[in-house]
Amino acid sequence: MADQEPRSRPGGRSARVRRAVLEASAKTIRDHGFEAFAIKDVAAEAGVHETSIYRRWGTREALILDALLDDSAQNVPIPDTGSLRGDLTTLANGLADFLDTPHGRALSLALMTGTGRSVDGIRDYLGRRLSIAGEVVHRAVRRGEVSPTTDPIVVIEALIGPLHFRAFMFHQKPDEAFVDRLVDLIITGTR
Amino acid sequence: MADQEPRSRPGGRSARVRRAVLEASAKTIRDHGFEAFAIKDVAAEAGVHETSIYRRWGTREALILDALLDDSAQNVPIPDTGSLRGDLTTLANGLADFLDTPHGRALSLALMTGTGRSVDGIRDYLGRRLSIAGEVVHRAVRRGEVSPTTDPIVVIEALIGPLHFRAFMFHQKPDEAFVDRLVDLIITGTR
DNA sequence: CGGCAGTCGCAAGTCCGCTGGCGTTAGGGT
DNA sequence: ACCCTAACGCCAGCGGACTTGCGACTGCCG
Repeated sequence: MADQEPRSRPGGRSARVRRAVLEASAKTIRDHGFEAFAIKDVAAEAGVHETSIYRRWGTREALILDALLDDSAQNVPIPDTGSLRGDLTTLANGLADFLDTPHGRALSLALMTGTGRSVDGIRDYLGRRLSIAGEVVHRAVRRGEVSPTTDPIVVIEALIGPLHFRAFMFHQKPDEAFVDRLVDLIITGTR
Repeated sequence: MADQEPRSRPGGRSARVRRAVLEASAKTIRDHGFEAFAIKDVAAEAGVHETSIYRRWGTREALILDALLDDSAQNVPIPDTGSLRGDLTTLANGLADFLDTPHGRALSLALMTGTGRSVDGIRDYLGRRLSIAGEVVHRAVRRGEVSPTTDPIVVIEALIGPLHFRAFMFHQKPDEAFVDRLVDLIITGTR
């Protein structure tokens, strides 16, 4: 998510501006949260003029999304505890923790409210992450732990969908009891 | 969600203004969508001054939420097909359809992004709807269709969570195949 | 090493969400 | 029928997102 310039100047001023703005954005989100994210602050922090930001990203929303994706491109630790229950529980608790951070909330919210061209990038990004997470189901199938007809994507979505629902609709972190019951339901369901 | 004034003038000018604004809001959302929702348009449509809207509702977001809740307070048909599979499938497809409409999307989005005092109202509203939907699980327990230890809320959230996830993260309506697989997983999981 | 295109800085301006002050009106209680 | 006050109309203004036009700069390419 970092460095694909359209064509002409791969290492020039553009790239420097882009990095400065992206890092200033991430810093701003971390420090002042997500609602208070103002373009002028980011511009000042990055030592770049406001106009340049608008020309490159167009909207506030697009910048936030790009900054968040750029900032969390390379951290999807896939658990391998030896059992599907362990893997799913670890995955779920990790996600619950993530959604409880300002950064996590902001990212998911930006993904959900994203419109326009960014949607394609979103779909790709999420599709990849889901496939990667589906690996734990594939392993369980190989171990003979679950039925071979099990659809990994459905299992993963059945797990993380309700977690998002809780986190956003009720504005509260899903507790461990809920995670356990949910994992129970899913595990039983895959046999 | 319609008519409780704080105290003093239950049927007076206030009530008329409230109704006019709420209906103008609903109309605006239906006609011009949700992103283009501008207070000044609503004010003009309702024949009311902009300031009055801000004084009563405070923020654009609060008005949207109130208008949507007001507009969909009385339509939660709970299926009773005789089997848990039938009930859950009907429920899921109904929700998928709802989330595919501008109104449905807007409502869920408003619920998720809602902040401040409105959150309490949100929690109540959703809690009620979930309990009501949980009724289909209770019936299944009474029929001996599923284990008596089944938690209705978890089942309902396991169903509607992934549907929201698909609808918002991938910006696409969950197809029937997905619904069927999801219901399969949940039903198997409750035995 | 000089030209040319792509970006950036800068200034001015629009639009909309939102606020505050002040005078006016309409409804309910007596 | 009268008064009292909550709610409304109106105006003026602030801040931030977003736009546009223009001149200056930077770096790749011949």
